[in-house]
Amino acid sequence: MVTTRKVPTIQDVARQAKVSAATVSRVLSNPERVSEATRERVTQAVRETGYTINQAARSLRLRAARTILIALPDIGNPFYSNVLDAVVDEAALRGYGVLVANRFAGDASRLLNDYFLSSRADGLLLFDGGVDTALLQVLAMPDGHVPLVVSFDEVPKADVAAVLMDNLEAAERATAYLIGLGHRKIGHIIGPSRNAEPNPRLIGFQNAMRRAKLEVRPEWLFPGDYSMETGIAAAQAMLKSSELPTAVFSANDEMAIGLISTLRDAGVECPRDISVIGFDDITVASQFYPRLTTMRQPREQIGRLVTDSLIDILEGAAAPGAPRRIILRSDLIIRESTRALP
Amino acid sequence: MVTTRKVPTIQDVARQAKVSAATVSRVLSNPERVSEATRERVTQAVRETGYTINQAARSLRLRAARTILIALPDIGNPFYSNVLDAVVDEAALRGYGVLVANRFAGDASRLLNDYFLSSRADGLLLFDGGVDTALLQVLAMPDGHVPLVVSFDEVPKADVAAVLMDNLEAAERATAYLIGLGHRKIGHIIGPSRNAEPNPRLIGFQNAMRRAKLEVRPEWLFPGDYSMETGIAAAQAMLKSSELPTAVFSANDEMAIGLISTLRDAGVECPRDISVIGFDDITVASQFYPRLTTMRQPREQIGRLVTDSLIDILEGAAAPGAPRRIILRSDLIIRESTRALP
DNA sequence: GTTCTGCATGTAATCGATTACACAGCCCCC
DNA sequence: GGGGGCTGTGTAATCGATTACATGCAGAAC
Repeated sequence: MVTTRKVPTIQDVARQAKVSAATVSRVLSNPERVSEATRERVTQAVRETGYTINQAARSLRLRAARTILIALPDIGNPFYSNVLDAVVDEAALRGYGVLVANRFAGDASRLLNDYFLSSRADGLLLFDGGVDTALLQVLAMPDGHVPLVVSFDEVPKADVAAVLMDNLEAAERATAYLIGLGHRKIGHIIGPSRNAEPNPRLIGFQNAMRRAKLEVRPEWLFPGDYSMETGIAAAQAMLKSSELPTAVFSANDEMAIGLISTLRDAGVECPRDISVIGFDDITVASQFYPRLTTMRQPREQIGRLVTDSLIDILEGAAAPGAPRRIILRSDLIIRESTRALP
Repeated sequence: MVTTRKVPTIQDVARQAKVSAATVSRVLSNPERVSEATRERVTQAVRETGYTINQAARSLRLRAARTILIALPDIGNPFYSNVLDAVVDEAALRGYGVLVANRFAGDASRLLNDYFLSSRADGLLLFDGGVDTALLQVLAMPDGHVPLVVSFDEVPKADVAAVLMDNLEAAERATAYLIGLGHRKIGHIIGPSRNAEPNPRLIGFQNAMRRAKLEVRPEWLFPGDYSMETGIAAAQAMLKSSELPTAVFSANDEMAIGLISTLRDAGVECPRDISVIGFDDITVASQFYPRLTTMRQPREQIGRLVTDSLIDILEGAAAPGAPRRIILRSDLIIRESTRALP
């Protein structure tokens, strides 16, 4: 085996600077409580020894790991991977590491055991995907208590800090945009319904249709799970229906892409024969053919906000009282996949 | 503040089972060294108290965090996010957590300080992106010694375990495929050149051209960094050149997508006017218009292999001797973005 | 009956950093 | 010149799990 050179400890630094370990610790965390001269000797000794703090020892003593856990339904999804990007970046700025859990599918008790009771992580960022409100309650409860910030499609009932999107209202605006273009026959690819909760993008779609006194035809409502595959499946089902809609609102961009490419194989061209609006504005949306009209979600902003909220809570900097809820606005990005009905 | 109920420690379990903490520890890690009866009392006590091991204490004592660090150039890139997905999954199966570092841009010494000298992570998965061979040497050296598995475009000179792709040979095959379709005027969008190292996909392209006695025209060689933006830039540069190539080999799919969509705006249709082959086979490649011909990289397999290799090294299960190198094969996936020259 | 062997369990040291408390030295004031 | 206050530093306990070593006890061997 390789002989690993011993990593220097705080004792080694103390010996080098001819002070006690306590003083070294103070220089590192409360420099103002140490005299100028000593402070300089210690700083010098730290440099000479190449000392780095041992996080395991620090965590044990302080009961804080300076690490957060992010639980995502699917890292492979470009929406989430962009959020993760921002989270990792923001956490690093504030001196925190990020552990990743993927496809945890509602097994909140395992997260609790593996990461929190075992004190590997101090707080949790929880994204959509299989955690129903009951489990959320467990996490937020005093005895399984985990500092927590969520970002969900639905507005969670449990009393937790959250960064949310204006999903319902954005879905209304997306649908209203199609209606404004003259479309009357409009379908919808539904996003996953995690909980018993109503799906806000579906509700928004229905609201806009109702307000315009348009019929929501059940055969033009397609189930989806945010994957391209379900967009493809929606296209196949659509082609079998008695009549095609002239426009479709897809609950995310990936399903819209699957839909458009599959319809094209059957000779149905977007936007010539059918207008499609997506949701998210993932990176490829602007380069797809046709360039996708979509509701943009500020992914990076979401990532930074959830991270800052969580770390504020961890460091006691969050305002006391009711947990903070932030609601962000989605923007309509008009490109080429939608057009006015002739 | 919320009154957090005290998390039970090994002492609490010991008290409950009327044994010493040492015995509880033995039941948990070496059950065969404890008598049947005691073992059962302890197991029962663990269940009753809801005990979970404190990883910070365990890490401190054992000098092992059961955590690995993955350093990626860009999580937002779908190629890497799919690899990350597999890594997180495989690591979880073997009881390891995964910390993420992103866009570390060659700052290997910061990784070393923040994660290894401070014993937050036991091993490192290092992917392409700015770590040049010199820094790699530092990490692999006995005194900065970090258990390490890399996955790079280039074959690293330093003596480290690696999971590599047949980039050079795959680039040759991609180019040869275009040549086989009758193309003579072929351009290339070059991937990022991290190091002083030669870029294997570029070399493969040049080799194939040379073998077919075709000229590599410098004005058809475009610099890129794997982002869609540089694909767009390549298209703009290409449109300014004196003559268009009839085919392009792009070092990845995202740049190919940027290229195709930008050329289309100028009336240059793929594959009618120009054939394009990509690299990676990211998820959207099969749904793009035109569906992308590409060299598929087994992203999930890469993720699982690097993770298993690293954990084998950490647990001393890796065969001694020279570090293991695995080379995986890319497959040509023929779709619609390439066609025979009329 | 004494000594030996081996198994099961307990005792106590250890990993490295933090911090309450103690104390030494200094200045100031009456 | 003695008490009070203040500053700077050291001592030692602590966080929770692991493990070398010690010990106690049962059964075997003589």
